[in-house]
Amino acid sequence: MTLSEEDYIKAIYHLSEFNSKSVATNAIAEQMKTKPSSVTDMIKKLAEKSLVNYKKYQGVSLSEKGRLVALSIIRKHRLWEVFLVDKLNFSWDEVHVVAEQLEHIKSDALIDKLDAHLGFPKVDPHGDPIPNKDGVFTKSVKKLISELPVGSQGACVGVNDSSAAFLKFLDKNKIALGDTFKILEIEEFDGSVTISTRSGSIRISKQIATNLFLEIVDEE
Amino acid sequence: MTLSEEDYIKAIYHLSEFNSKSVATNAIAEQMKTKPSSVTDMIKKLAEKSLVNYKKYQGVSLSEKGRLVALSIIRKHRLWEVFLVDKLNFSWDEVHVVAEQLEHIKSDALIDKLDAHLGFPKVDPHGDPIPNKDGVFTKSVKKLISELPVGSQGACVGVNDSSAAFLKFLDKNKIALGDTFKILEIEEFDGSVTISTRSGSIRISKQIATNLFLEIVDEE
DNA sequence: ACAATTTTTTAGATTTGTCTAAAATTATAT
DNA sequence: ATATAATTTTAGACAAATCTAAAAAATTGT
Ligand SMILES: [Mn+2]
Ligand SMILES: [Mn+2]
Ligand SMILES: [Mn+2]
Ligand SMILES: [Mn+2]
Repeated sequence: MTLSEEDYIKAIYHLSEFNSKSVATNAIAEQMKTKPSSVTDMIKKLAEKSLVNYKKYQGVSLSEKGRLVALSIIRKHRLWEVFLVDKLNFSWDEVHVVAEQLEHIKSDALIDKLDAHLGFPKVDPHGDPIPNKDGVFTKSVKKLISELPVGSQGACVGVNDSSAAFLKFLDKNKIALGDTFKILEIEEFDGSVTISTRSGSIRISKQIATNLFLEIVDEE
Repeated sequence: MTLSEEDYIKAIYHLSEFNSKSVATNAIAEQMKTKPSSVTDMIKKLAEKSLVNYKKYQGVSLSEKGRLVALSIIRKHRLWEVFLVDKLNFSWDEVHVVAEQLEHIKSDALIDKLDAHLGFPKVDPHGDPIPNKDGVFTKSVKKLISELPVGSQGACVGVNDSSAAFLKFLDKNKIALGDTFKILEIEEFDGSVTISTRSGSIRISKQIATNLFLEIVDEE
């Protein structure tokens, strides 16, 4: 698999991660920052290799084979992110671009030993789950703060908007991955939410609440 | 710089590391496992970018700019090798192929933090020196066992032949990087050398002696 | 229903890195 | 010195990944 093929496979995976429908050519082009015609060319190649299901004008979806390829790249990406944060002291808003390169290094031994070195982590620095060798991962029961009722509590495990701007905003407001929050009050007027933290309670805007994931403890 | 350009620059560096003359097209082709015509094409591109000095039919040599590029890639290669051995418990005969990929990851912050994480190592697992950010490295005063007189002693810091076969042979014979050896006797008949080790004295063949470097302590 | 718009695909070029076959140049041997 | 051999370069082709412009198909609005 070439680096480019891997990035396309990963893009298709992420675009169909939640809705599960087939993915549009234009959507892939936008994600990959390329032109729709280039996407069509690549889709044909991936279809040729049985990595995607493709019918002209009908969009594309990953085959089972393609899904496993996607998960192995995501596994590598997220393990490298853990390494960068835990071992090299990167902050969690800096790691994505570097992991984007490291995910393409080809060595099974390397990724096994890296996994062991990191203590077999289950989530990456953004709270996203790390698939195992066979592409299996515990579907996280994380929910956006804005989706939760008063009284809910859980660990902050991830962000929806992973832009550097948002991640920096969180750092500035002393909101860090792993912190436990409890929802104290939801303001109907503007959707802002009061949450309790270790250092007291703070009020966050609706926009923040729709971009922060909590892993809920009292949910099966 | 593309991955391919970087590998060519590194190949030219290594081929002119000791003799300092210009490097032949065929030599590069052999090193890069490609055809001479491909080498000529690449040389033209590198010359265009002022990374090499090139006159048709006269071979090629690195410009100062090219030399610095080579050293920055070698720095990355060797730091990654240290990481793989020290942190991930690879053995020293396994790391080269993986480092060959990792050396192309582009991130100044990454390599700085990796360097710090490793404790600013001066040599890689094969005893080869690691250039600093500016391409400066302490020229090692290492010599082959076969070049040393009786009575010399020093730490084993590297190998000439870095083939997996040779490195495995060393492991089997309990010869490891960092071990201190003293030359007890040189057999004129076959060039074999008797050396003292922690666990007693052993005799090594001339072929071994011409492939093991010692860092001599009593030399300035 | 069907014209207008949007999406997707095709056709034809371009860049990068490679190849084979042939020509040009340099080195070697008698 | 000059024929022979080896090395190096050129010419022309190809696969991968991209692009622009144009054609084809699907979607949308009235
Ligand atoms: Mn990537
Ligand atoms: Mn992540
Ligand atoms: Mn390389
Ligand atoms: Mn090395």
